[in-house]
Amino acid sequence: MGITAANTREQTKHQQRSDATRCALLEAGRRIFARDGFDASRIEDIADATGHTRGAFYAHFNSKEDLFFALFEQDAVKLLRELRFVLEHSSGDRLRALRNAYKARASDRQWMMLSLEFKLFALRHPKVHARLARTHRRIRASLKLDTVTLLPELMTTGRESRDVRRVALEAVLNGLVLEHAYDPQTISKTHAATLLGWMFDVLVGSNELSRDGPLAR
Amino acid sequence: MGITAANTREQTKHQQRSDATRCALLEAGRRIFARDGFDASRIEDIADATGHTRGAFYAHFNSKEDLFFALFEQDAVKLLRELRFVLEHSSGDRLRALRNAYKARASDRQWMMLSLEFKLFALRHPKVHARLARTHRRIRASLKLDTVTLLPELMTTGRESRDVRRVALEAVLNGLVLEHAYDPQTISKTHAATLLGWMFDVLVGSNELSRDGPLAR
Amino acid sequence: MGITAANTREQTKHQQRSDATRCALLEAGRRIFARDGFDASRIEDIADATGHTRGAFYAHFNSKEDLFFALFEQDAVKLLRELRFVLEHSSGDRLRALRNAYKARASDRQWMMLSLEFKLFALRHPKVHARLARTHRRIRASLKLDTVTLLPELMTTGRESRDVRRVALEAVLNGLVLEHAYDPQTISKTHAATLLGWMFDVLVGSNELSRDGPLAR
Amino acid sequence: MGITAANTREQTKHQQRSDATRCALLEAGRRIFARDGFDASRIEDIADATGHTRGAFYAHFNSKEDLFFALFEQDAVKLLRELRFVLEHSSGDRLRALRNAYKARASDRQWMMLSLEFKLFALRHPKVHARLARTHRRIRASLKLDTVTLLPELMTTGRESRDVRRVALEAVLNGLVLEHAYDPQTISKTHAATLLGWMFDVLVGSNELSRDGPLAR
DNA sequence: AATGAATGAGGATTCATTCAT
DNA sequence: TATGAATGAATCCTCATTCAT
Repeated sequence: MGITAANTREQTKHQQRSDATRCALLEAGRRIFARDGFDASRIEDIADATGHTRGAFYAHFNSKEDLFFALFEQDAVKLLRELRFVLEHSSGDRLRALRNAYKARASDRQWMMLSLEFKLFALRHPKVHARLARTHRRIRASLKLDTVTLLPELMTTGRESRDVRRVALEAVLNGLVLEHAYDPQTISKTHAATLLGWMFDVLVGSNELSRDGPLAR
Repeated sequence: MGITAANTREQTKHQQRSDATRCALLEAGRRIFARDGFDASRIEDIADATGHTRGAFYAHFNSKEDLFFALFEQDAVKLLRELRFVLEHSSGDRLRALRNAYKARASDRQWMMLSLEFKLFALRHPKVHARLARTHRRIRASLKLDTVTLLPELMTTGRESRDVRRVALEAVLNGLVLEHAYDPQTISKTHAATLLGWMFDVLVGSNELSRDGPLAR
Repeated sequence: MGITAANTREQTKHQQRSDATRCALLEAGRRIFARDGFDASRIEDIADATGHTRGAFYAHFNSKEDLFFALFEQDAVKLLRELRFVLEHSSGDRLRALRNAYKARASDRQWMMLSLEFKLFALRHPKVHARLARTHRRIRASLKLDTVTLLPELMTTGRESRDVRRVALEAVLNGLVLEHAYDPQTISKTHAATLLGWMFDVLVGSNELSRDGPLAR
Repeated sequence: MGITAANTREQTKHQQRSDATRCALLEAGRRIFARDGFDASRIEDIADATGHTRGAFYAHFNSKEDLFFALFEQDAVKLLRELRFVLEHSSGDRLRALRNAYKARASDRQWMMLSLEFKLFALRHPKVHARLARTHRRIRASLKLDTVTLLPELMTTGRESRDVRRVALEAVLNGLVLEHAYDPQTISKTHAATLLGWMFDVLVGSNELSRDGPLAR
């Protein structure tokens, strides 16, 4: 028993150190990937950023891609978890809470750069594409993220329309945040947030994907 | 003189052949860069696509970046020229012509991927950033692309607001086209075009960048 | 005293467990080295095969080479012990017993692959060469393996000739077993055994290393 | 036409340089592979031995394996060509010519080490095994190396028996040359040659693969 | 202008070995 | 004795670029 306890404690210490390293690598990977892009990111930079060597990296991840995918999953989980939280814990006007959460995302440039890298990578590696899509679906399912339950006020339109709007919001967010990063003088953070608010209204507020568009009403 | 004439003719032939090669390289470069991204693109692939060897590439361009920048300039010129053309030659409703031209751009995935690469590259190479911006400005100036002249109907708002809207349109276009490329099942080409129409209306039609947004009117 | 006894018993248990681990590592090492060759063998594979980690390996051996040498010694001892046993316990025709033992060795592919690895390693690492040779000599001596005593019927030729024949038998065995492994369709196990019988007759039966060879008689 | 001639000459110069480099790499590869074994051989050593860089290596071969296979083919062709030559050009006793050629091969330690490496590699990489076997068969066929034509005096036994003898000769050669390399003091080059002569007689001279063996006659 | 051989810096990955526990 | 995280040297291979022709 003493041995067991000792072993447990030992393992725990190992485990702790290991987990810390792994997290540090994920964090560093996120930063470096966002900064340099997947291709230009060097394992050594990531390892260095954690104060470890390349060997430590390979003790935790099989390859550069492996870390990349781990980040994808981490981010997808985090985003959806936050979304769920917002929808469940907003007292009162949930649509407004959602709108604010959406606008707030304009601030997370790192997240956007990574998200862009994920899409580009998927686009350029068809096999990976399917895998990432599967991951995404799995996470959505596991979090029971489902408009029916969470946002009955949007149930006036069909599922397809809702999906289009959701994805379009994502797209517009990506575009604007990238543009802000590229040309912050023309598109300030305030501009970006304001514009995102408009887009939200257009995409969530309008009821039909008609040719006439929201302004026609 | 006969000799001179012959030389001239020969040089002209040379020149033509050379120009053809250069154009082919540009064309191939556009395709490969759009397909693989700047980092993953290999000079050899580009040269191969033209039926030449890497040597030919270096006879026309100093480096991979050099070709990249040449493409940037080419694209910028082409885009602005087309824009100018639309504005100058549309009989009747010029705003609608502009709107249609904007929506039409949703079809050019290659262009979008390249444009994305340019932005990412600029973002990650500050020195290049300034250079590209300068190029852009120079071209705008040389084409006298200027709202005052071309679209007086938009002159009701300030320059800043106009610039924001213009760049936001670009951003939204980028975002939606990428999303369509990434997930064509959810965002069809038709969806993308429709959404772009809405965005155009929101961004060009509304008069103020107010917190209330277009729907508040 | 009770404590001492307990310690002793514990140590014994330790010892036993330890010995078991060491043996397991030797056994696994033999298999992996024979399968993959020295260079391509990975400590981790060897450790894994015993159900332990690399750490356990280094608790018992100082290095990959160390295990390799231990195997060499183990094999040399075993081979010579068996040889001695055959010679001492065969009632009647000892030459025929020897011949059969020789032919039987054709079946042990693992042993042959290892033996090949030992030779190659020695050939390529001169310092090791001497060490292995010394080991071999030491074992021969300790086992008092000596033709004078064991096989007086072969004493009609000189020592040198006897050594040549012994080593040549080894060589031919190696060659044929490897060839059987490489191309079992052409050289079946039966073929190999038959051929080894011939070789034995040629090498042990003939009395002189003359230019004329065995067939000249 | 002038241009064509110039091009041809140019290409020839390129070609010549290229061929020289390729040959040098093959030669160096042969030496290094024989000396260090496939696994322990470093591309850099091979390149260095030719006075070129690693890059040059990869301009001529796709990988370490690629060079290895090229050497295999080269050697197989060379050996079989020589064999054919011996059989076709020996005036008088062709069996004796063959016997001498066989004994002579004892001198080529490099060749033997390489041949050993080929077999080991094939043994350890089943996919490669098939490929090498195919190569071998192809070469034999292309050289019309066929006992019926070349050595009618051996036609008294069946094909299977002839194949066994041929391969066994190879095996015994390998074994003895390796043993000589490993322990030249016990097995001198003279010993090796003498023993090979015996083996040749046993394997080529005897008519049946009977249990009794050659000495029984 | 174009070829294609060669360079050489660089980066991913592997793995024997060490060390704290 | 055994674990397993971490090291870091080694090595394969790629590819932008140069250079003789």
